[in-house]
Amino acid sequence: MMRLSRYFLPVLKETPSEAQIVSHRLMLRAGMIKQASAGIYSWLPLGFKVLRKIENIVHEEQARAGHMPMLMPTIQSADLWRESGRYDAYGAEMLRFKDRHDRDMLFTPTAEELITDIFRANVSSYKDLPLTMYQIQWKFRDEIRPRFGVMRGREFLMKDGYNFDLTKEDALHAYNRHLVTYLRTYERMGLQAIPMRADSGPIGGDDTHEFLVLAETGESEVFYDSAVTDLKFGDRDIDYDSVEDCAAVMEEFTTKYARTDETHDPALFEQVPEDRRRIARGIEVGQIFYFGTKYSEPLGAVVQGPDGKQVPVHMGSHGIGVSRLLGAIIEANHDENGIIWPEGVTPFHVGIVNLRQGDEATDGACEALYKELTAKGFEPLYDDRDERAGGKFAAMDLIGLPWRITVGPRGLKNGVVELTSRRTGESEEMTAEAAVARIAEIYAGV
RNA sequence: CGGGCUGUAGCGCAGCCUGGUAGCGCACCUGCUUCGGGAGCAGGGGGUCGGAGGUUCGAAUCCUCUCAGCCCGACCA
Repeated sequence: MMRLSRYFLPVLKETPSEAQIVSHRLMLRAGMIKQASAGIYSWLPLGFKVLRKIENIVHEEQARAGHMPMLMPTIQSADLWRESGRYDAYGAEMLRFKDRHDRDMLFTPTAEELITDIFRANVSSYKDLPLTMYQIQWKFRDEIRPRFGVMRGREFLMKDGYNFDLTKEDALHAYNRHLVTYLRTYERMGLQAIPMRADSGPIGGDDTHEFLVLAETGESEVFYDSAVTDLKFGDRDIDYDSVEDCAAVMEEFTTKYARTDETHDPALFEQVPEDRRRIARGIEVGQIFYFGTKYSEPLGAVVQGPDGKQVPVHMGSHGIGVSRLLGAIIEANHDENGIIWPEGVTPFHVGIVNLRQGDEATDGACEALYKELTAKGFEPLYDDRDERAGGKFAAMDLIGLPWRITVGPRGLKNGVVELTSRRTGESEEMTAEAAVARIAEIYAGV
């Protein structure tokens, strides 16, 4: 039973001075993270819970498309990186060190080399293609100046996936398929992430889209046709193996103008009707790449085709900034009192506030409510602390559970509790049974 | 890496200029009262003043070095 009196939730009334932007402040105040050193954070229970929720959504959507989860090490030998030529190309952002045998090692910023090495050692026939594997693993990029909490840390949790295909056409289908999985993934987290044509940076390649969440605190300047914000993926049933289906989604979501400052083309932007032109800022929460044979050629990742010839495979990679998503979600979902979690990622489905701790009636009603909710598969957080009402409400608002059931002696006399929406602040009195039913109804579609 | 700034209790800060052995608010502990939006009173615990060296009878305070963190810029998921 998750009682707040037993939960490790070090909420702060005052904002630590190091935090500048709202998501960072709220994550610190809500006891979700604690900085260990610049750009490196410990994840306390509440923050870790949300991190896991986000990971789960990513896993579920990848599974839906038939992509296989795996795990590669955080520490790699420099050898493979020398083979691809990126050991020198990557620069100071890559954390390098030596082991006791004086071998050059590094903390991986991404894993194209390693996955390609796995591939080349084990796959030699076109019959084993297509193949898409991914991992959710910690990465390290030694940013010159980390800031904004988990939005731009040095250590960050990232989903990175890699597809191997026989032809460019197949690889482009994989690219489109990933776009579909990403659209679904972000929507389930309560985010609108707009795919925008972007720059490929050190990963390289020809085709790449970044997914951006609009927010004033975003690091990228973005230019788009406001019509893209009307696009919703929703609940469509997609056949991920269908080239046409995936291509149609790609077409629908990437035809209208939407670019980051790196690829912005003022002349093209001019062609967007003036009243729909938008210039804003965005947080990058993911990126997909098609880079052909950029890694397969130097690393010798080849397969034998039906014609007996050896050909390098066509590849792409795809990333989701899992830990940074916490920041992005909060940037897009908060008010002056704290976080407002979307139902899809909330650490607890509902908070139970006991207004008269120690009172037989309220204690009993809260316990019963807790049992009922748990039996129906929900995770409630029961604030059973011996605190005054104000303190309990403030804590609930801060940590942002989307729904709160308030149990007080006054209401119980009339046989009711109060169900409150964190987002709208609207409250409704109803019986405990009705409140449980409402919660079930709310989460049925999540 | 250039420029600016800050390190004093878990958090937010004062004290430093003008050296005399550390203080406030929140949080925490005890008791009483209170109890539907961060209560009141009384009592209490907690600090190598980032670190090292120096000046001095005496250093949180002055000097030197050093470490860490924050902000702006260039860079970046």
